[in-house]
Amino acid sequence: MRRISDSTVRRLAAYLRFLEHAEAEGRVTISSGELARLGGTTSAQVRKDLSFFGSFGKRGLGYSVPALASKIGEILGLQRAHRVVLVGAGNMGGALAQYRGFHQRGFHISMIFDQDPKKVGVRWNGLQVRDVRQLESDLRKDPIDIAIVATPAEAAQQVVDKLVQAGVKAILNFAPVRLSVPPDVEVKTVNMALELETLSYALANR
Amino acid sequence: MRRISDSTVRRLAAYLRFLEHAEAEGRVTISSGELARLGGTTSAQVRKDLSFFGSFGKRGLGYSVPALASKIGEILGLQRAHRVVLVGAGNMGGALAQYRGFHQRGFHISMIFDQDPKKVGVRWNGLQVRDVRQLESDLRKDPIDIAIVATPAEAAQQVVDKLVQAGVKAILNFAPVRLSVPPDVEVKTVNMALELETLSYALANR
DNA sequence: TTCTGTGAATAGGTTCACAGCT
DNA sequence: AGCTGTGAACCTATTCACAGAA
Repeated sequence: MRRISDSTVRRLAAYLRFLEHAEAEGRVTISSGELARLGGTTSAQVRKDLSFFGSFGKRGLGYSVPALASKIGEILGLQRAHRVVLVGAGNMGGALAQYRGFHQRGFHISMIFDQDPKKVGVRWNGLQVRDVRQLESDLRKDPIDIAIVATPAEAAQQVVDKLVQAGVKAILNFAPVRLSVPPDVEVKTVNMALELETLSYALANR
Repeated sequence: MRRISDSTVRRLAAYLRFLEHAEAEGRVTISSGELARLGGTTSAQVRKDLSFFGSFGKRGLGYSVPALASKIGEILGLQRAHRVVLVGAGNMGGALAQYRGFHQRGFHISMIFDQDPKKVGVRWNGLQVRDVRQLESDLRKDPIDIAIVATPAEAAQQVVDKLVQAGVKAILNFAPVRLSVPPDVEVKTVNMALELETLSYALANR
């Protein structure tokens, strides 16, 4: 299969949300134009995005809402739940552990690690915070799919090295640093201060 | 000035971080090649990014670290601090209010609003949580530069409408919804579940 | 007639490659 | 010799436009 761009994948995830809303409302079909309107794109973009994976619509009619939802879920690998490990039980880690959106979307946080002895052992959201020194061995016993890194910047790279050692192939990083990983490991970094800086740029250049 | 792409702006913000590190270490000059290595790009990319704004280097030598840092700070509008309002005092709001990275970078959260009467009045990080019904009038009395929206999805659009009414031109949104705003208002949405979904896609298609 | 699927055209961002300072 | 600044080439994503199925 041809290499799919990140923007296409993100839009697919967005379409899936709209399809789920439509499905909840009992809608049976939806057109590329309507998906486009909901997602802030164009109908051609929607059709092109889908066309990379097959042809799922009916000309003159549009797409079957449940069929397309299930197809996109399959493309994104969301038919099954994902086991997630959270590293870093600070403020951000806490917020992420509680965050409903993850669970709703099938991302289940099933272990939490921290380095701070004062935090280790504490029950958090039904989960006991573990010592980060056990990270590798615990993950080997009980593999997970995705890791979320919410440590301070200084600790992030060494945590990531351990995660990679333990075989983790997908990492969502909230620490404000560029992480180096082998090419078969996928990292997404969410850098919140950097987002504010792009807003500052927009304000300064109007 | 030519329209600058979002990717260029984000890279500039990244270069600025590296320059600050270099400056702290007493480095005097730096080459595009080194900035590229630190930022995971190419030297041509670095030079091209900078070239949109002028020519700041010396051929054969590289860039003056402090001069380039200050120039990029100016481009991004970071010479002055920014006043930030946070709307939504839930888990995520709490984490954001405490987040060091914002303050370090000159983004000062100076008001917090929530809708929940149980939260209103509570002191949070030295700030009293205000009633969201006062949002518009408080912002008119005391304008801010940037708003951070950390409410549930259902509340986000109406909060944003109030912010827009109150004259806010830049919004960082953590609610998992597409927001509609007038064209002169800049919105950046951080959708964390969506980031996990792109990781799920990567795992499913290896 | 309506709306999809898709090649072709366009736009935009990245990389190349080299002339020109220092 | 070393490294910048930049037009040109390249590549990738988006938009156009239309043939074809319902």
